[in-house]
Amino acid sequence: MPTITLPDGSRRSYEQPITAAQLAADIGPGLAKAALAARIEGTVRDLSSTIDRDCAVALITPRTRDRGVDADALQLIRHSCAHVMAEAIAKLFPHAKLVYGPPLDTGFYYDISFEGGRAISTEDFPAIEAEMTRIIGENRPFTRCELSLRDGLDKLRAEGSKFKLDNAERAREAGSTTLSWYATGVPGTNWEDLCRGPHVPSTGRIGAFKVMSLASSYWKGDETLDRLTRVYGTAFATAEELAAHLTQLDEAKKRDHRVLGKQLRLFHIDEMVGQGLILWTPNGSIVRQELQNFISDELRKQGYTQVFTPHIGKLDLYRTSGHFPYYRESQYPPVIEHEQMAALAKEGCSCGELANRLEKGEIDGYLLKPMNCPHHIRIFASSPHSYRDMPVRLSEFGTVYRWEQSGEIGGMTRVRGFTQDDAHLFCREDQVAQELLGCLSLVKLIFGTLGMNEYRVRVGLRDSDSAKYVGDPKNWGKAEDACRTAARTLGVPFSEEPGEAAFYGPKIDFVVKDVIGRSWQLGTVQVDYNLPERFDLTYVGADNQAHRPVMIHRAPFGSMERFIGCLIEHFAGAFPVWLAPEQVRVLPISEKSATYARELHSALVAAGLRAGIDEGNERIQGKIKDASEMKIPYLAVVGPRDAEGRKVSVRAFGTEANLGEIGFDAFVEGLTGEARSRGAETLRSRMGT
RNA sequence: GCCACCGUAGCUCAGUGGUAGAGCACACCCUUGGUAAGGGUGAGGUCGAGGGUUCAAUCCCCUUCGGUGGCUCCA
Repeated sequence: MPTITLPDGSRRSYEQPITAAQLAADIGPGLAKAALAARIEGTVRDLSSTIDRDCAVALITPRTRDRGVDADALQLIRHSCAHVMAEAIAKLFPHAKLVYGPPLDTGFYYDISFEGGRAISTEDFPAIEAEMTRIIGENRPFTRCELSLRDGLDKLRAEGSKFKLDNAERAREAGSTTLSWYATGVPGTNWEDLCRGPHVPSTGRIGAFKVMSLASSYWKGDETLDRLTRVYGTAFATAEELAAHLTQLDEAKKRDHRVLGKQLRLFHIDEMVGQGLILWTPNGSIVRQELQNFISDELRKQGYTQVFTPHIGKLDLYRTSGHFPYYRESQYPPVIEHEQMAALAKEGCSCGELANRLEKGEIDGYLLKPMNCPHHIRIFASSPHSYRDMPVRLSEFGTVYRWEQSGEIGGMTRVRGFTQDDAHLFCREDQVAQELLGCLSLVKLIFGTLGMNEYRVRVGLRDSDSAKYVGDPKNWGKAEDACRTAARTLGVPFSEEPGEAAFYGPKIDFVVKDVIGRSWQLGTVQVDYNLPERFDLTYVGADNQAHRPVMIHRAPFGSMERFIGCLIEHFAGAFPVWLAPEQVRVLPISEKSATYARELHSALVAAGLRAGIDEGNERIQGKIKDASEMKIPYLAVVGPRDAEGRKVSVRAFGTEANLGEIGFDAFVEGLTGEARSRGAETLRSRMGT
């Protein structure tokens, strides 16, 4: 005799157990029609679930009561659509073995093995979609059936799918006592799939869908196991929402830093130069230089000193630091001197032998530096330090090289050579907390100045099971505590993630998403008790004894490449004045105003602004269009009227109309102020708009 | 590294087993026009590279380099 509490607080009592579908019908026909599933005591269940005891129930419909999209409903639709897609593929590819098909934030996928038969290709999508449309059109019910664990496993063994059997085994390990199947239609007659559910009541309730793309994956994410084909799709409650989603993807593409990088000529990647090696073109170099100037100003204020170090160092340096050979896989191979090379060739030294002898230290060579810290450590070690000099803060825009897997490289966000806005702080143990705060405030200042507020903070800790970390567990404990404490002072939520630490110490990372939803680590602050020990670094304490400093590694941008890649997307290429490669362009209405236009242009350049002038013979509309395509923040339109009044007609990027007129000198001053203040004072505020 | 797809003019992209086309950009000419494209003419390509099949390959096959989406990895 269940009494059911609904989300509005009202209660309904029933004499008999009741299904969620019946409950919906009892509340109203509209709800019965719209309901996809029920949230029973917070758990999403099929509409066919029976309610036999007192509980709280909310019926799930595509729309929430405030007409927003219900996230659970979307998951149900997508998960159900994954089944429909799998059924369609299974029909068209009888040899396909289904593995696993979960919903995602933006859609769903199904991992499928096509081993021993024709592989799927994007050309098959129309046929798959047609079959899916047919299945959905038949509006067959999703029918759940349950078997005991034993019967279920027997059934799977009989079917002979090792993948599904493995899924079931894992369900057992997770404590399930039964296994469930969902048939699209009549069990035993229609297609069915091992699945925990829940699902929408019938295939017709999947509103609009699209098969999106193909990718490969590994069974259980393990590259030593079977390679699977992952088919991605997406589904929404309505065709309008699907269309909006696809439009949004198109829009995102236009903001993609790789697209804008070409359009705005910010950087170039050249296959003749090499994969993952960024060539900074003049426009991009301006953005980078401005950002470097910005951070350099801050570093001076915070008592950093600047150093320069070479791009390579001897292998012994990296043997001591631990970079070589433990991270050999992610480094460019060592560089060997001429004579050594000649001697080795004469001996007929094999590749394997060479690697061995490099590792053992029998042959020396140089490494393209994968990190800047060893060089900075040697600078610190090059002179004695008193506790009074600490902390020593060495900063460098240091370029490092890493051998990233070819399939991972792309755009500016994952590259093989990149410049870190790096610094290493050598401090006394009692200074660690204070220094960490300084580093974090620097990161916050940068993100704040650029208006990048959508980031998450990750405290990367050691995974105690992994052998990749160097150093004493006691030191790790201290360093991890220091990171946690510092992260708490940030005033933003953070997550602790074991296994995300650097090999020498824990870290606090700032992570942002790109336009296609991938996460990238930008700024990072890392505490390190290990490298000072490996290099036997010391300073003289008040007690006249040698003490071990603690190191902090920090890079508030992370790398210039990745940061600017993300920054391009953040601004959609429309940089604020202080960063814009071309800050203002003077557009004379016609040749009649050329002299005045040139005078204005000269004045802007003399004021230190990056100003252009368009003296082409196009009409003003065309000049505005060209300048808008380059996303230039300000346009100075000057014609006879302006020349006469010694004024400038101003147009800002992204505005429909012009901002009005302003005097010649006020315009130059206003722009200079906006650039110099990095956006704190704007020309627009000066013009009163 | 793995799987799928892609690679044609500076850019965005059509196209075909018989050695190529558009728009934009570029150059020149006309036009001197007040807030997102005035008109004309012209130049520009070893169809990513190498090999194979074929009388003939940009197109089909293989290899390779590069890109994209994922997987795996990421100090």
